[in-house]
Amino acid sequence: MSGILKVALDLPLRTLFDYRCDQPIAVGCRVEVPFGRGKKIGLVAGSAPHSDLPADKLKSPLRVIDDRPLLNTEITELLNWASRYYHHPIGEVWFSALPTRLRQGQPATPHPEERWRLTELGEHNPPEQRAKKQHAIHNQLKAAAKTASQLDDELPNWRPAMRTLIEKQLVEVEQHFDSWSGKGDEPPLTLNNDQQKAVDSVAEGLDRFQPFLLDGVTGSGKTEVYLQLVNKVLNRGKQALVLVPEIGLTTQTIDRFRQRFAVPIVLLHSGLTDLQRHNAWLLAANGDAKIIIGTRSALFTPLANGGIIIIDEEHDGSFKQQEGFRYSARDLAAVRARNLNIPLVLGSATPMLETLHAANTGRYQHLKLPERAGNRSMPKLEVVDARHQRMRGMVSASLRAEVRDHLQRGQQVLLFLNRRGYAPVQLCDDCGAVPECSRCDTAFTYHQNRNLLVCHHCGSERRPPSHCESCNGETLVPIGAGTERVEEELRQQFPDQTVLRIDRDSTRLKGALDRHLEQVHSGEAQILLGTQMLAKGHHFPNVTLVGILDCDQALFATDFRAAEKLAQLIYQVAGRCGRGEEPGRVLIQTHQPHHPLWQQLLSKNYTQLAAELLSEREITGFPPFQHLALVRAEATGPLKAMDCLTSLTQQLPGSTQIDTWGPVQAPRPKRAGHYRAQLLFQATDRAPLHQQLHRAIALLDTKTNRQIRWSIDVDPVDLY
DNA sequence: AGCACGCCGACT
DNA sequence: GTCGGCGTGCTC
Repeated sequence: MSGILKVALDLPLRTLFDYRCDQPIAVGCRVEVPFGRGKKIGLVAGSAPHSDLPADKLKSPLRVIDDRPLLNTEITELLNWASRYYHHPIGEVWFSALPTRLRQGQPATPHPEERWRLTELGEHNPPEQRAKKQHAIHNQLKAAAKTASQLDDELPNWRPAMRTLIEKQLVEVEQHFDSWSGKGDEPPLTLNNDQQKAVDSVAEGLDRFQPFLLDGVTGSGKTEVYLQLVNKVLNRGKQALVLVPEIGLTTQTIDRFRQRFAVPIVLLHSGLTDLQRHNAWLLAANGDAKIIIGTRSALFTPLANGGIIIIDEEHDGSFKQQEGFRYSARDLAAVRARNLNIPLVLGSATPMLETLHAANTGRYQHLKLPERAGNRSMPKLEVVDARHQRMRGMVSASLRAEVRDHLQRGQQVLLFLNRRGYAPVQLCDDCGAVPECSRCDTAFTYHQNRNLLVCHHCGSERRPPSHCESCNGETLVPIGAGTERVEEELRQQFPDQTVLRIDRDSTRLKGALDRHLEQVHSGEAQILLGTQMLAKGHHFPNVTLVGILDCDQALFATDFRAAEKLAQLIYQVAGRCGRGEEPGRVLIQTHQPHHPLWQQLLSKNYTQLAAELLSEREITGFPPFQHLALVRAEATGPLKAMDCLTSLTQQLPGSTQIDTWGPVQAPRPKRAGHYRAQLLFQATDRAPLHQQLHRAIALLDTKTNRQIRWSIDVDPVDLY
């Protein structure tokens, strides 16, 4: 009486593997199986009475790792759904739900972490000065007990000295658990009417699926709404799953939760060690952790008793995975909340147009928080004309004068650098004109290595002009380049002020962001120069001027989301500044002062602008009115990827329900000889789109495409 | 993906 | 004579 197990393996293959097994093993359990000439960890995904394979090919599992499923049916159903929807290999999808240690077959039990701490003897008897390493360790441990990874960061090769300290009984090893409970000593804040209404609306149906958009301007108290909802969920003995953007997981956010709730809280983000992740995941799964705060991949954490899913800053791009299994945690959260029969709360000051549309059409309930706390008003947006300023760097003379003015009044200034987007465009310094494709009315993209202007809509190419074609001006300036030098420029322009740069590079070290922020709040730094990172979650009351330096490239980006993203960014940055009495100004420096988008931004609020952008999307047939899917291809030869997609389009059947665009060459034929191309499908209904992707995969998944790396992106966020 | 097999070129 | 390049096929 032997059956067949269907096993998911962490491989880029669109199949499950059959193993013979005489004992039934539950779906979601791990097994170790022979594979090829080695062995692998597998996840049981199902069973069957028979296999389609010849009996002599079937092997049996070597061992069963879990006596109870590691992934419950709620999660395995979500994973199966995601694998189908995103057309991604099932094994990779299933394994993406597990932390590293569990992927490797480690037992599913929490494992304490070793920490080194001073003994009583050690506290009073520091090692001799000349034993430098020992002395340094002693200094480290005086503050707090440290884990191996913490010591690795601070003291290379600390182990030998540590051994000596342990022998001298100055240090001891303790077994530490990284599940901390909150303090819970902070009482809830009083809610205003809108907040109370929002809490009541969600709380009224905690036992059923209902999606909400919590649409609140920056500073309107969305976090307090989350906290009070979480409280209600905890009171019912259930868990809360809170997803935050990658860079939004700051100590401030976490502290709010810790101070409010005296329950075990776990974090799940990329900064954890494998062991910390392992423990946090298991505590969420077994129900010990009551609040789970994490980034994108935390969506797949099993919950013993899930009661609510909250997504903060739901418009943030980091909820979409941009490689491999290209899922959207925001969209999958809706699937999961529906399966769990619990509410989903999407919070943002600048909701994604897709989410707003869902709210407009009644699929999501729209909760609004229109008022800022403490009578703060939104800052005023203005445009600074950067033409004819003969800028040597990135800051125009008129913006510089404004900066000087604010600094003299003892206020702080934030200069914002939008380094995102790779749409290099040439524009005329005299009139601001940009060469456009006459057929498509979109800006040409400049391909530096071939010295060609290429239209990413229709693929036409031409030589770049030597003079401006509108005014015959002689100076054509590339925009979006050389932004790294702004810091240096500011130091030269303002030698007496402290310039603080906050971006990925300057905050790489642990705690660096917090230290930087402290410098801002203490007034130690006057000029803040930052990227995206500054647009999230922090408020700087003494900043009264925000300068936005180089957004022009977004005006000409071919990406259909460019206007939406730019608007979100500017409203987010604007929300960083100003106090009650001093509302603050936002100056947008541009070579395109008359561009319609600036006019829209200046004269409207986000809701009004979003409504206009949505009607444009409806006319142009972009999401959420039509759906997109992208086939990307990458190869070593310049034409291989392109040829592969061209032959794909020739082999695919035409359809009246699907529009096919391209293939087009990606704008930056990649460094190191990798060339990329892509093919876009657009359709009103999802069903034919999925069918077409299915056919495309069958055609791509053949040996003729061995040298080509291709991938499918359903609901792409970035088209290029 | 990861690994073995296999068939051609340039080396001690 | 062999070492090793990566094209091709397969993994239950």
